Amino acid sequence: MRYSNCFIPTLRDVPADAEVISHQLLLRAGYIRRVTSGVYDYLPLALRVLRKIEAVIREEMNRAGAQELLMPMVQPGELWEKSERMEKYGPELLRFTDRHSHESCLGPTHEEVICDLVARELRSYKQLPMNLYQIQSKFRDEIRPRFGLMRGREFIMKDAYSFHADADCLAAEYDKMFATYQRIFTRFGLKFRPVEADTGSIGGSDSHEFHVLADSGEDLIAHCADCDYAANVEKAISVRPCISATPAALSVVETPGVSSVEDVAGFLSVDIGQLVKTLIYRIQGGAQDGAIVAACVAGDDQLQEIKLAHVAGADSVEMATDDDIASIGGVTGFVGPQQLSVRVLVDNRLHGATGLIAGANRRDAHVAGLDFGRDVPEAEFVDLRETRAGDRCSRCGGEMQLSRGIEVGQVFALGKRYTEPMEVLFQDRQGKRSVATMGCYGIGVSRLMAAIVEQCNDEAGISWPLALAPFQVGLISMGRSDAVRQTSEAIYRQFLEAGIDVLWDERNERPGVKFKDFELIGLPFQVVVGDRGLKEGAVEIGWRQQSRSSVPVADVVRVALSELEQARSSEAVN
RNA sequence: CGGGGCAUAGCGCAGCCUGGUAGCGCAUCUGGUUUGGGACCAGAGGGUCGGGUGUUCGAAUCACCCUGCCCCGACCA
Repeated sequence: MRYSNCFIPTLRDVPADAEVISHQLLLRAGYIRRVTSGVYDYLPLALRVLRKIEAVIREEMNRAGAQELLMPMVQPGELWEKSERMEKYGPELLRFTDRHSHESCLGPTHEEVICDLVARELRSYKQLPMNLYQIQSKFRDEIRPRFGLMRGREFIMKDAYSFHADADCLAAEYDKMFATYQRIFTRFGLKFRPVEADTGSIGGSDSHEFHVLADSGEDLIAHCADCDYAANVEKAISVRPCISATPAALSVVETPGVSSVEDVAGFLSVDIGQLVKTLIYRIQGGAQDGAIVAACVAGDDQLQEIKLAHVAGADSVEMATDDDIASIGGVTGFVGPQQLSVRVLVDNRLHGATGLIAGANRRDAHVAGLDFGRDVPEAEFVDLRETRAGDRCSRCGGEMQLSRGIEVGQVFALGKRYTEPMEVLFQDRQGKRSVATMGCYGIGVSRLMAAIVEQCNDEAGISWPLALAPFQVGLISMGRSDAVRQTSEAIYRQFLEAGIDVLWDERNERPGVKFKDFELIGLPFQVVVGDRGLKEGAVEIGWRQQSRSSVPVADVVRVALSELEQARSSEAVN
């Protein structure tokens, strides 16, 4: 492309409302523009990058035996009624009614539609397994879109769905997809990590997320320094000894006006880990919808609400109100686990601990010498605490560390969560009707583009991996002499003939402007044609942000191509 | 939805406290000089000061309401 024909609206200043680097650079370099909250235009440069990302994903998915199809964005409400997600999915599902009063929604994901399709066509086990995928726009009415492409409401996703005759076959496909994802993210040159994950609103049993490591990431992941255990903190299990004091009889201590764990520990001069935090929650969804539960963790731990929701059989939990707390025999600020009229779930770390301090369920008082086994016999021990840096690994005893990550992919072994209600049935080898087993596998394509920018940037702008850059070569004409113009054009044509994406900057701009723009938008390789070099019959070539070398005009394209080829093969990991 | 902040030209900002008819840098357009790392000179265009109501002789400025955006929390690719 000739630069003067391109729509590349670059900005010198950083837009004030862009917080993270990927958002700033994609805006500044003319890749994206906001249309409305969480919804963006992908400008020509962005589309070029997206197409290249998609090409890699397609290649790997196809290699793994998956087939591409395309499903609609508009989906009928009845499908969601059938899977029982019409209610469960909540306000994130954008619903609307058409002129015939049919309930419809914009697809946030496609389990319903694909199950409906497969259920209609699937007859025999001989048709299985099968893995179908698409790359398509999704819409989720996020509570708080932010960070540009990192959390949009409309975004591009690659979503794959596999169907199987049995659990073993699903397990094999899950492993294959896991390996495929490793290959994909490796090909993008990313520092990433697969971690065990919660299944969230999608449901199912096993799940792994793929996180690109970045400080701007919204997720916290825990990983062992010594073994390969890694998990989202929503799920990570780790070990830390409990601080327990010498056993003692249960006694009441007056703690006037002192209620937070920090204050109580200070007031009584004890380690904060010796206290018990008793948190009261109201359950949402599930069989116990609306019920209240008590959850206890050590004073120096944080409760992980997602874990609580799971053990309580809930979709989610929310902090109880003061009235709720009073209704079960507690006193806000002084709640303790004893004699509450609800289920008491206690974190495993407190199992066997003695001499603990907890609220007394009476204003201005705590109890000391608490021993769950003796004083709260109905307590159920479960994993509730959030992993902290420095915990011991639950597998090998190594040290746990925390990192921030951007979730760019997730794989799920769904089992029959959708195929059962959606009636995805087939005749098995014995001639019996059987429910198919399912897996699903997503990659956030537009988010991935942002995640790559988070990892690939410097002072000057974006530094795309060669394989993803919108143009691999930036050809800069310096000066307006006929010699420069003609030589540039000849080189430009040769690159085009060689099938190289080249952006030729033939604008009547000063060199500085051209260099800055190319570095901002992130073109990896530069070819510079100027009168100074042409006097010696040479032009300069070189990688972005590195020094350039002179090459005779006649050899430029050949040398450049071989440099590009070399870089390509060292970048590619097969 | 709860908590915090912001809204003035395409982008970045000043002006507001102490009301008096809107300004700076960059970008854009015209002419000229420049052309090896975001040029210079001269001129020009572009703003219902987010919207509404009120106070006032007079509101970007003061008051109230609304809307939008950004950040922190719950959600997720």
